[in-house]
Amino acid sequence: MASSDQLPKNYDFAEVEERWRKTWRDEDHYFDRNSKKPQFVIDTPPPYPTGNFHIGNALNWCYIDFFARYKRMKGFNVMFPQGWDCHGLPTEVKVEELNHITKNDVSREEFRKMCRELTEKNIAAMRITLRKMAFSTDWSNEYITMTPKYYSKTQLSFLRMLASGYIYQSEHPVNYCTRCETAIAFAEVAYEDRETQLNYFDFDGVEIATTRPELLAACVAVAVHPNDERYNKLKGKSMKVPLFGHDVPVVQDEAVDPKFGSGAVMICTFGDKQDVHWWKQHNLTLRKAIDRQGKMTEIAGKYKGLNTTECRAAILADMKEKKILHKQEKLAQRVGTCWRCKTPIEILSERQWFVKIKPDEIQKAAHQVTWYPEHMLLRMENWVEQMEWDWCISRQRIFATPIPVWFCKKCGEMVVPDEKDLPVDPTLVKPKHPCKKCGSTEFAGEVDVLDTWMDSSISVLNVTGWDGNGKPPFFPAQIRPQGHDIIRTWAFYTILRAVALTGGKPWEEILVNGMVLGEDGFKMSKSRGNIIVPEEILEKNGADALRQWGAMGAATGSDIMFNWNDVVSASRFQTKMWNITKFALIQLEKGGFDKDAPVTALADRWLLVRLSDTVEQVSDAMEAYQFDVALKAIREFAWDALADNYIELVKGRLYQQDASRASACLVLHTAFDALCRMLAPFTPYFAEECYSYFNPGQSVHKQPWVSFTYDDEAARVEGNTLVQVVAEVRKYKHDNGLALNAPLGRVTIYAPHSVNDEGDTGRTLNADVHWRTDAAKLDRAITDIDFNRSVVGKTFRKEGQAFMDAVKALSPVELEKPPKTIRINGVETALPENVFTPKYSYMEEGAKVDVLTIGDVIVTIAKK
RNA sequence: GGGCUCGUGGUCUAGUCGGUUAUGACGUCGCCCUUACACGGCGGAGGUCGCCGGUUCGAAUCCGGCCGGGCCCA
Repeated sequence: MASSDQLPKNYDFAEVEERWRKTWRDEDHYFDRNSKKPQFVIDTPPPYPTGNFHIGNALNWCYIDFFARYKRMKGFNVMFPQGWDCHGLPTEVKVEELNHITKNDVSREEFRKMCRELTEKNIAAMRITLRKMAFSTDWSNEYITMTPKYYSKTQLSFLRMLASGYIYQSEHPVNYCTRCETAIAFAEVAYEDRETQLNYFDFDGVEIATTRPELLAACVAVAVHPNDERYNKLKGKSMKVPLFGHDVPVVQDEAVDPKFGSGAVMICTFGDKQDVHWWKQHNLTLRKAIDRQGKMTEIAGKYKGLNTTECRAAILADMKEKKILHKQEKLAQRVGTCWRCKTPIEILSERQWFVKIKPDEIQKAAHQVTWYPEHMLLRMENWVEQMEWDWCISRQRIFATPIPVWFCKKCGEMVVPDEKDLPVDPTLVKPKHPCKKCGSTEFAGEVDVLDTWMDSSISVLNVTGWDGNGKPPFFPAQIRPQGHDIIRTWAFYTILRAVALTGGKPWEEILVNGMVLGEDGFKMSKSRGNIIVPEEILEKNGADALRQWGAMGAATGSDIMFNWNDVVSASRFQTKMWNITKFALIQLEKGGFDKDAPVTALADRWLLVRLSDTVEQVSDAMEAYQFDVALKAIREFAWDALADNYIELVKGRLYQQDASRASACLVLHTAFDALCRMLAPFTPYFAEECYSYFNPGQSVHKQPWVSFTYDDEAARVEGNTLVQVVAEVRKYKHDNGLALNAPLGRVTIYAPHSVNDEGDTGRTLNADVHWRTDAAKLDRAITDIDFNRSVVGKTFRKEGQAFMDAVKALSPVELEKPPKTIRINGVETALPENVFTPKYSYMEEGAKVDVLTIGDVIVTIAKK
């Protein structure tokens, strides 16, 4: 044990946190592949290396670290890996911005190198924040998706799914961002409300309303509702497209809304998802009017080369001139945009790569996973249910995992590399063998690259040791922690890939965390100026306070509003615990403690009961990932039970030297030790610091989780009485204008049980206290009656009020000794036991005393 | 438009398979520097538990409707 004068007066989180950060060793958190302990593998989210670890990440990582540390203390072999999901457009854009170039100004390889360098720099910055936050990361299991080691696995997974038929290429309409010049998946489409114009114009004698006149060149049919009698004459006919002159068929489809516009719509390839639907349904031709850059194509005739906005204006102008534009009205619409750059997406038909979506398979695996909170499973179900298209995984970008495929220039045969040669970039190297079909050695490497979700959706396979052959050794992982914003992407794709590649669910449990909102209750955003960065909190209050906010801010799974109050109260709790530490150390260093000392005094037994309850509550809450419940129980025990009640009761006893002191010392140490251990997952620096003073050279993080139990029902009941008596007498002093330490005269406590308080009550109240079990010799008068309404209600139902009136009508003697039956509304009825308690006022003969009643305990106070 | 979720003192929050006086934090007011702590202690004020209706002896809690916020999806 350290000496109390080594403890600084104030807890200096900055000094303490930095000191322990330097002391702790990474190896302590390494997953042991040869361990016999049960495994607990976490499929940590790999953040995008923006350079800033934001507060939403911080919350999620707090949760992860709470249970990672807890599970280690519970004896699990924990893997808490750290991944980095590097590829993708944001980095490409940043590189272009920082270097004042566009991706076409340098070679693909040069551009990739710039992206890699920026990413490395960003990762380095974010690692520092992770360390400051005291996350018990397993750095031996760090993975970086842009490294050959990782993306060769991505490529291997591609080849495996290609071989098993999950992956195919085809020409199919896809969501396309013409600014980013790449296809994107539905999960990357964000919808925005915009106002547009609905244009009514004459279409070969029929009025048609459209929001996208620029697609006239791509018109392939006119659709009407089959029951729409207005258009009976058109059935089976074809019509001439205005301005362009090509003929298109008239088709009938139930999905046409006769009330919208004129009830006749033009089908273009493609204005929206509905067009794709109709196009397939009615087997229509394909007219590509927009190219990858968003410019009008050849078939747009004189409009060729214009962008869509220019084309729209030109066509509307021409329609006006030809007097075929009838009217224009405003229309609110929801338009799909690129999640990254907010450019409205186009639907283009392109040769792309797809992953087959098999909804039943995914639903089945999703249901085998335990979801916290449960209702988040619904989001997955809903998303899977409405999937219509397969997952488009090819992207026309640069900084991403290459698609490891070549095509024979002579016969078009697809050639894939040997698995042992992975990773490959087919744009840089050639296949090692000639074409099997035609023997040619001329190949074109696939220039498309993979969606970054193809990288991150195998995170769990990567950490569990997947090598391409069935189930990995540590698969499935025990838990996936993630936000609800990426259920439809990361969770969905991961389940899909795990099932496709291993046949099984990826994890046993999924813990979904909420989003962090700003102090104003809105999503944090630059424009609102409500962004809080973790560094700011680390600077002002330290990592432990930030972590406590993460635990206490809201129930696990619900959105959490950032709140400085919670951070402040977290710091205060640390101050309180610091002083408890100091007090305990001062007391225990006087003579140590005897672990076999008999625990005798009521207060001591009571605290151990409270501790036992707390340990049970906290353990249960940790098992259920209810960190708010757990930390709240810890704080309540420390602050309320230990500091405000127990220590106040026993400090007098601790100041003196007699036999009963040993009991208090043992209890103080037991409680303190348990508190350190229970706090260890939440406030690792603080818990370590406090623990170290009592156990120099030992780490609280290497201790087992608390398993303390103490069963003493009498101590619970009598101890609660004791605490209440003290509280009531304090209030009495307060009400009578006395200082809390003001001396009182004789205080007699008439309690139903004999109490051995070792003099604690007297010293605490500064009074001559006597506990007695005999009846107080007081004249008492009944002033009121307390009813146990839960019993009254259950027993008497509608007669409840009548019963209570009947009881009130009883004589004082009957109230003291209740009869067996009572007359209610003229009916003699059984009187249940303990259904009411008389409230008394007491007068003591002769002596002037004040009387307090606390339940069945009577306290008489003689003023000094 | 559909699905999910939430609405509790000034602010944030617990409780939500019905039951005596609705939890805690921050703020606020009063008293107290008692040998761990004034970054503290003790005490107080402050709530029609979003609104309306229903079920029940009894509703923050269950049911229905409405209003409002958030998220996801059309």
